Amino acid sequence: MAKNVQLLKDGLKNEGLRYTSQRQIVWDEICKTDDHRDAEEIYFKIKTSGQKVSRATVYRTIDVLVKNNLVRKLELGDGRNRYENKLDSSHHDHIVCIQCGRIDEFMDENIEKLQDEIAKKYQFKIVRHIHQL
Amino acid sequence: MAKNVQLLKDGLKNEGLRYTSQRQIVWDEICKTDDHRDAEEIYFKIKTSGQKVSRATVYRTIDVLVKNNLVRKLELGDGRNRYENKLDSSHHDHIVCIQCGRIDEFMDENIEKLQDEIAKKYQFKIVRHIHQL
DNA sequence: TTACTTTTGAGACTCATTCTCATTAAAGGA
DNA sequence: TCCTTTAATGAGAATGAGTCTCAAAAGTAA
Repeated sequence: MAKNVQLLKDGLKNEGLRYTSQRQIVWDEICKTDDHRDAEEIYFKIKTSGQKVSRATVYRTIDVLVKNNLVRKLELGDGRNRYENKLDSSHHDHIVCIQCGRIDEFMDENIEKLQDEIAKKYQFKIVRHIHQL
Repeated sequence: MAKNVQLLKDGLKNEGLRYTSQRQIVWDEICKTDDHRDAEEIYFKIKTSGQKVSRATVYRTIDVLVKNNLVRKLELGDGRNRYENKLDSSHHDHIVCIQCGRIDEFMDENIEKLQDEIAKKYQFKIVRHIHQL
């Protein structure tokens, strides 16, 4: 846990941002599980736990964490972004059931390689990608 | 053009839906280009051409077309869905520039193959997928 | 502690999309 | 062709995720 505090402090300092209790609360909440939750779920979890962080601050903080590489944003195309902590920074893709919403993680070397090739061909740099199967 | 009329009529009949002028207008508009446009663009294009189809009907008709496999829905995760006609039904993926929004199409046999393998492994059936690079 | 600047909270706002419900119009049968 | 039934449409209200505003609160450096 102390490690997570330091990670956040360092990340914020790098960007010239301030360390605040609200940011810590949001980051703690995101670290609590390895689920893929949306901002609203995270907000309500914090709210019902009795801690006070406004909705706007939750959204703003998540953005900060995403920009600082502490959190991964999943854009599944259903109008709600999901977030997961990057504590175990292993790279992976997601496979999503469009019926029940279940999200599994997977990782395939070959797909990664092919992706790089395609990106090169089209002169894109990959900064983000989703496989939605 | 007459071919597109028949395609629509058949598709609707299959689902027990009625053939209406509004649905024809929307389908025609989507067939006019191979662009990846959002519902609002399609709605305004129809509107400024002097034809009268309400926004609700444009949205509803696009859904009908997607369900009937005449139109492909692209969920890019930016809060606006894009649509393209499936007249040339060749399968392809999309590579999207997150800076300028440019969308290119590509197709890679190997990625397709890997995808199928992964889906099998996780007992998913692929009905939809996005590569966002 | 002061002085300065960033962050926060509450709620208004945006924007894409969906819903409501009264009105209109297909489609099949008499 | 004219009815009758039932689906489709239009106009605008409603929704829902996310963003913005701005006054008040709280970090930070000196």
